[in-house]
Amino acid sequence: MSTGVANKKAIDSLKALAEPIRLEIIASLSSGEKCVCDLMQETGLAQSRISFHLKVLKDAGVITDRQSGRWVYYQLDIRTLKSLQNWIKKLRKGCLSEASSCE
Amino acid sequence: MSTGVANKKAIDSLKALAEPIRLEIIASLSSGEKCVCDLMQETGLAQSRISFHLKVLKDAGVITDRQSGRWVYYQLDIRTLKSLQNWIKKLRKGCLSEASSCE
DNA sequence: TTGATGTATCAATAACTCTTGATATATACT
DNA sequence: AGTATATATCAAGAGTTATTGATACATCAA
Repeated sequence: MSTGVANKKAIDSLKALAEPIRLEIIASLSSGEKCVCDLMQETGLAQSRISFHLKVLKDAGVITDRQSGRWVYYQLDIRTLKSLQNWIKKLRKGCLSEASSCE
Repeated sequence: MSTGVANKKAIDSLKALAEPIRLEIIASLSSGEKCVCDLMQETGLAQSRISFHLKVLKDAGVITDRQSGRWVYYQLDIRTLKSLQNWIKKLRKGCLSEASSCE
């Protein structure tokens, strides 16, 4: 398939989002940057569990991190969400099939 | 979370799409309705394997089916893709967080 | 330097998802 | 009726992902 690379990236993002805890994290981050401690407070989940899911999200390119002292702040990567949105739009319009003539 | 139900549906769709074979099926269906036999031909995969993935997609509401004689034809449910696209847009704009003031 | 705090990582296990080959069901053809 | 074809479902096993508790590492404060 010609869109192989794009599809692979899309699958990574989709997989990352398709999990309740990660989605809760994402929804929380959608109102702004948070440290792990904030997310622990909000969710009541164990630290290692949150760090695990943050890693999945980060590896998928859905969030980015920045360290400040002892804290690590995470935030959404809007660009990734934007391209995922666009990818779904293309899918919906038949632009991901073998011989599509979109754009 | 107020968007609980919407999130649950979104997770189902995301999970369904986040798998290479299912994505291949979806991409194929994006150019029109297909029966299981068509998909077997195109992908070269075993029948039970394709039926398994079609079931996941159908349960998630991403595709619909219609029987005609011995054949079952599957097609994309555009509405689901459209609402997924919209859901991602909201996520991106911070409209899924606890106290968002979108729309 | 010592102790506390915030985060990451690891090993073991639990939970889940996918694949395979077999069998079941339904429809159609002769 | 009997046979063939299209699809679904199932049970067992393989593979993957998540959870847990423990430990490691880095930064800061005293």
